[in-house]
Amino acid sequence: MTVSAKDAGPLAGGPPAGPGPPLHEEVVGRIRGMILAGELLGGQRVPEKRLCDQLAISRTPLREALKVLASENLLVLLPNRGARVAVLTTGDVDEMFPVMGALEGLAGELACRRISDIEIDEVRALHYQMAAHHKRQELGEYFKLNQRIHGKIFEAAGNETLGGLYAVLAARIRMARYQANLSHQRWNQAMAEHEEILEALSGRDGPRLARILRTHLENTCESVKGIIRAGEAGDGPVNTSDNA
Amino acid sequence: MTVSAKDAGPLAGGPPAGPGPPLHEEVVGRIRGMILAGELLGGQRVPEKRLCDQLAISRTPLREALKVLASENLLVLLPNRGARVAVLTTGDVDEMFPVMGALEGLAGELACRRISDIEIDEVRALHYQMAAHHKRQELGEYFKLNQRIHGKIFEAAGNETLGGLYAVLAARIRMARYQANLSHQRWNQAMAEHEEILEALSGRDGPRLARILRTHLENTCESVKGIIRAGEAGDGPVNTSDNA
DNA sequence: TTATTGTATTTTGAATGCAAAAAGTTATGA
DNA sequence: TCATAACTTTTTGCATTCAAAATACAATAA
Repeated sequence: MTVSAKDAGPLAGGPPAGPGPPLHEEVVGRIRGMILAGELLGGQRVPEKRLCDQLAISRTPLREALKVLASENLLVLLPNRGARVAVLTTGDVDEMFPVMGALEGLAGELACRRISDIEIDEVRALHYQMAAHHKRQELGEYFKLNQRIHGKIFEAAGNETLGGLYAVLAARIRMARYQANLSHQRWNQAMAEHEEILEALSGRDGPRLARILRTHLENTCESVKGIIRAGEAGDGPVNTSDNA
Repeated sequence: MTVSAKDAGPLAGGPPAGPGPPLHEEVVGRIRGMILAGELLGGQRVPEKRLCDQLAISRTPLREALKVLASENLLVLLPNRGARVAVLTTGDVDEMFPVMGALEGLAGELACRRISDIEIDEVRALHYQMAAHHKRQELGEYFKLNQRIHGKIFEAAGNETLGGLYAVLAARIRMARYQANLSHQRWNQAMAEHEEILEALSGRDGPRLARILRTHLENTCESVKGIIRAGEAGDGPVNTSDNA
């Protein structure tokens, strides 16, 4: 190695900063971020050397990270021929959404039992921010808030096991974002569904929240599938914005 | 290295046998097996060198495997101080069972929709085998069949995403096996519940199956928790047989 | 031209090497 | 005796090395 990674400080150009968390963990987060940000597109090959150079680390921690990401189904590892970013088919989407429905249903019920008034206010605040972005047609911002709201519900559920599975599945679903785009019609509908989510949560009506979350997901699923189908038929990844 | 791993054939004393699947994958399975078989007990340290020698591999693929197992929550990685087999607390159990309930509920409903007559017969056959082991008080055999029945239900559900999450969570729950032991009373009850599971599946009654599976799990959860509590209060891991 | 074969280059899988951190041990002093 | 300090050994984190596999490329023959 020409320049010691210790000297340079890997993963950034910043100051040395003693290695807090293990490198491979950092790298898992970094690559997952790249995938969810669309910097690495579905189907794309991920040569080790390129990523090593880019992140300024050696192959060892990188490869450890790739194994973990593969176990999360964000990457596919082909023996002797490297890693590829996973591609979602309509079949995958069809599988993932019912599972997400089961997880969200449980999260909704648990959250209604345990959520505090303060937390409800926090969700409400996020909701209105999101509504504002919807009104201004700011899809990216809308989507971020949307994520945070759903995250809050899982947080309020207070079940880390549930939260962990959700995080993995949610990441996988978010990949679809770069294959599918959101229609205006669906967006309006999604926003209306979110109104109901807030109502049910405010009233701590577990069954209702579970039902709405499930419906919300089913609708999202159909929307995503429709657009993936279009993408599959036509040209490559459309890669814009977002889905609700 | 004194003896080339290539010559010896890692992971076995058998013939050369060109490396089919990547080594780290094999190792993940191997170590997971050790944990689920009780060869590695909860809380125990897992020094890399010992496992390397035992499996006749170098540290690189081993460490890749450890990262994956940690992401499945079977191991806990402490920076600079190695890996430990995860320990389940009653709190963990309390979290895991509702999640498993949600997954099994969905699996039950999907299975009732899609299961073939042949598959039902297979489950029935497994069920009667299991009942026989129960009658003969063969706890280990009983448990194996129990696993296969639940596995069949997920298989019949035909949703790989669901199956994947189930596999990870089921493995984690199975770890409790070596901290908790099954009472005769609970065993009889579990067997009765399994009668109902078979009935509901035979009648393709999704809602009923989902309900029974959930009840079955809640009862198992209480049983496991009770015994873990006893173990926590008294001496270390009890390490015997099984739970339903 | 288009296939095909042989060769050089790249990329991957796995082992080894090295420095830092932790754990273990002995020695010293109260 | 017990506690602390100095030192040794072990273990871990990461970089590097080496061989096998795959890929890219070039030359040759049809």
